[in-house]
Amino acid sequence: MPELPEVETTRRGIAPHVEGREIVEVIVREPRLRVPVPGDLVDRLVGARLGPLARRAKYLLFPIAGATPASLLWHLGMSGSLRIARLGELPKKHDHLDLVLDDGAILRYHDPRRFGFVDWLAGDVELDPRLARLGPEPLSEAFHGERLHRLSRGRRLAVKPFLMDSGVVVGVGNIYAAEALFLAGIDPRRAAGRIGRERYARLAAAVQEVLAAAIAQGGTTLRDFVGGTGEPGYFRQRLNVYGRDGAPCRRCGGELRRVTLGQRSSVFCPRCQT
DNA sequence: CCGACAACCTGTGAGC
DNA sequence: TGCTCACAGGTTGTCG
Repeated sequence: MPELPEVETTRRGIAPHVEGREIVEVIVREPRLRVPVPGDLVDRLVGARLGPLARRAKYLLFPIAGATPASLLWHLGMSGSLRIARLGELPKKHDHLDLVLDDGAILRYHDPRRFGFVDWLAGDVELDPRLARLGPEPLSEAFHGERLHRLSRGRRLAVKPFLMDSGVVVGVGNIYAAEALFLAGIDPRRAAGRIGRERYARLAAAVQEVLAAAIAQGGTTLRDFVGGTGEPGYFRQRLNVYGRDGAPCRRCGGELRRVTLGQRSSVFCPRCQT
C-alpha cells in the first residue's frame, strides 16, 4: 500500500542495515508473488554484496556489487513491506522471503496480498522495460505544472487518474493524488484537458508539498504499513480527504463526498474543489 | 492513441 | 459467533 513516501521511508530505514553487507542465505517460503520468484535467484544472491540502495518510482533497487551491472528490483505492491529482523526472530504469516546478511540481520519481506515482487535485473536499470517508460520523479526538477499542462491537452480523462498515470509522473497513488487535488482546490472529476496552466502549477506544487510532508512523517500507515525499522508512519492524522468520506471538510466544514474514478475511490470537498 | 475494465490475492470491517 | 459483501496503498493486459 505503499506509495512513494512509504517506499522512500522503507529505503531510508533499511539502507544502513543492508548497504555493504554480503548475503549469506536466502530463504523463499512463498515464491508465488505477482511475478514468481525466479528459480535461480537464490544462487545469484548467495555470496553477493549489496551496494547503495536506490529508489525509482515505487521500485526499490538493490545494486549488486561486481564487475557486471546487476540489481535486485523490488516492488511492494499493495500490501508489501520490508523490514529488518533479528537472527532467530520467527517468521510470521505472509513473511515470504528472507535475505540473511553477514552480520546476522535479516531483510524480511511481508506481503499478504502478494501483489509485490522481487526480480533479478541484469544490465542497465533504466533500460529495463518496467522502468524505461516511467515519467519523472515528482520531487525532481523535471516535474512541474508545465508538464502536466502539456501532457493533458485533449485528454478527457479525469484529472485524478491522469495524475496517477506513471507515464505522467511516478509515485502518486490514490492517497496522495486525492490529497494533492484537495490542496490545489481542483475537483478530481474534472477533465484533465480542461485545466489551465495556472491551476496545474498549483497542482504540481501541491503534489510536491504533500509527498515531502508525508516522507517527513515516515509515510502513511492505514492498516499494516511499517517502515524498515518496524515503525508505523504518522502522516495519517494529517490526511484531509483520503478515507474521510462523509466527514466534515477541515477547511469549510462541508461534508466530504466519495466518487469512483478510474476504479479507485476518490474523496473530495465539493465546495473547496472546483 | 485513448479510456474503460478485469485480473492478480488476502484481510478487514460493516451489516445482518 | 458467523456469514456475506464491499473494499483496500498498484500494476498490467485486453478490448472496443
